[in-house]
Amino acid sequence: MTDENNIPAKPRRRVTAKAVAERAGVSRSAVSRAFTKGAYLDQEKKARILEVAEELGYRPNVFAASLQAESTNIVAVLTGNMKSHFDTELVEELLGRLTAEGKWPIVVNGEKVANASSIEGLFGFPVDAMILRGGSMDKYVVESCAKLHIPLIVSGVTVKSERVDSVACRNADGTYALTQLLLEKGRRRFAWIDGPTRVVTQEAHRRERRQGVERALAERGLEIIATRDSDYTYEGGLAAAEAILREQDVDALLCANDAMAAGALSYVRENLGLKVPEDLAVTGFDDIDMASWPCFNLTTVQNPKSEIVDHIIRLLHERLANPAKAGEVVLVGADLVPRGTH
Amino acid sequence: MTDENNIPAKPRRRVTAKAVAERAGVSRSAVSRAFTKGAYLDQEKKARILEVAEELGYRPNVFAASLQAESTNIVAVLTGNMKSHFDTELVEELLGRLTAEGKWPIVVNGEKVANASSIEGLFGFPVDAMILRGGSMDKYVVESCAKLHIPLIVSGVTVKSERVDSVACRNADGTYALTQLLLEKGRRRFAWIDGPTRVVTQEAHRRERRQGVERALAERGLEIIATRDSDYTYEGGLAAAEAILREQDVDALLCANDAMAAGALSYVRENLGLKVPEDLAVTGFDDIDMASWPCFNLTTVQNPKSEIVDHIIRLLHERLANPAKAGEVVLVGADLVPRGTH
DNA sequence: TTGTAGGCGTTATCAC
DNA sequence: GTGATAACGCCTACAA
Repeated sequence: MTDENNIPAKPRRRVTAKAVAERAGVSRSAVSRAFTKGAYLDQEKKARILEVAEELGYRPNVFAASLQAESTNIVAVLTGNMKSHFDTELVEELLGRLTAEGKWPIVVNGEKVANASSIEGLFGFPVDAMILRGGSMDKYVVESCAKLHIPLIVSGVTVKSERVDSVACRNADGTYALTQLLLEKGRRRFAWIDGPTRVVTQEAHRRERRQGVERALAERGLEIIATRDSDYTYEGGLAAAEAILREQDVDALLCANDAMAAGALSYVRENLGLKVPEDLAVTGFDDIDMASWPCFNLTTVQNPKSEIVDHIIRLLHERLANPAKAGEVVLVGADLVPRGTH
Repeated sequence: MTDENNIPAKPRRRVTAKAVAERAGVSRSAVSRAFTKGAYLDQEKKARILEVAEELGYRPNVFAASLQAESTNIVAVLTGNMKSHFDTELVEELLGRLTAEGKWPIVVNGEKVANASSIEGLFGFPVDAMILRGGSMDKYVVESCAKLHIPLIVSGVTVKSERVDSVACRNADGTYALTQLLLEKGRRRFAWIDGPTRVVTQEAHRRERRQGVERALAERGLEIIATRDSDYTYEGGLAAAEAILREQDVDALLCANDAMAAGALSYVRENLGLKVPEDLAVTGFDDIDMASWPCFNLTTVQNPKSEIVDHIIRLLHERLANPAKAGEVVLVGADLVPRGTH
């Protein structure tokens, strides 16, 4: 049994510059300079320091260093529930981009965010900015960020606040165009499968998609003849389609997102044996990867993920360069993606 | 134009305890105590301090505080390429759990991780631990963590290293059982759609799945009659299925993961007009959400996501409690999920 | 080129 | 209860 095994079970502290300095027989400043590009330091001494650092396993502690820096390169990312694949895909792309930009994302995810106390701790971090995927907690986060002067960028919903930037897509325009397309194809009996109406903070976003449909229908003197709330999931879409089609005869089933449309499609084809689009049109929203798969080949509206991420990154840079600038609201287009289900 | 607009475009520094102390007419220590549970402090004074803190937007800076703490509650999470939905689902659940456990995950994501320099910076953070989703960079990360005494937990591949914990599923057992099932159903002509063979670090994981098939076949004096490498994506699976079926007559098309199986399924049904499972069996691996959707109803093998995450969290706690303990290798079962495609 | 002496924002310790 | 004071680990003038 060696001494190694008798080390107390306490977390070993990080190796510090002081330890390296002592081992290498130099001053702590010298160690610091060895890791500072362009600092004056004898080449030979530098080499020795780096060698000792490698041997001991030393890296400058960025937390300590950040105390005197004005930026930490850390960005907090608050994801929503991630119930939809679109959110997942968007967050994934966003995280990749942030990494590529040299930012370190701290991700706060899932239902637990709804619990204010958990997110509260996040404000102890000296983050450069926060990026919020619209969903729960919006109001609280917006207010807290304002109070703490933390730059905030929101996506998925638009926020009109002093210095908050936001990016969202023109939901209503998308569903309006979609509905027009269906009307041209002769559809007249429209049903709408909605997102969860209880989530108050997503209210605007949800309502917009529905309103686009209603506006297009109203222009022809029509209206939605059946609606069900659901939860943005495949299973939810399937159940909602069943509920609607049990009671109503419709020829167009519009869904507030793609996952629900996939579920509805599945129900219509496999359980009812109906043909799409011959007997019934089924459409989604977002244009997630899956929508283009041959088995779905879903007619939908594109929620331009990459474009949104681009804007978020751009807004982040601009906001960091000029924290005092006015809040910007970016609306991106929601283009029609006509495929095979309309 | 007010003074507000003339604020220089410099990032406003965080409000400090000193500022609060001055404003409230107390010492810095008092401010610190106001935020320390169970510290001696006059109730009235505390109330005043908290009020001023709220007004000024002050929160104790956890980076500064962490200098004297032995733990930061920050955990680095290195995700792989996230090309497969399974990875996405697993990481999502993991992040949620970490948040719930009071840990703050810094996520390093995507292809950029393959670039060593980007990950290098991560080691400047005084993280409590690193969690690595098997994939690129394994070796480098394992070595660096060992050198820096950073607890490391790997999932997806098993690592036999001094103090590294790892969790993986019994890939070979899963595909072995699956192949047996197919053999019982009378299948004899097996094809295998593999993951990317170029990714050396995933070699073990990939090989295991294939070996399970080979072993079961060998017991009947059979072998795989056709193979294609692909990339774990739907499109990749579709293309590989096409390539294989153009040249070979097979009655069982086994895929290294579910997404590829979905693609293969799509090709077989829609392009060839074959019936599954009557004409041909198609199977996957992982049992992602999608696999159970009626339109796929995929026979597959369960990669027990939640169980894996449970183990990761457990190993994290145990490792933090006892950093010196020996590395643990956890293997979880890969149960058969017989559905409708075999 | 080098070492010493601050200061970054916090908490813990110590006298009062 | 309270306020100085000393760490925590780092970087950077400043003086040598």
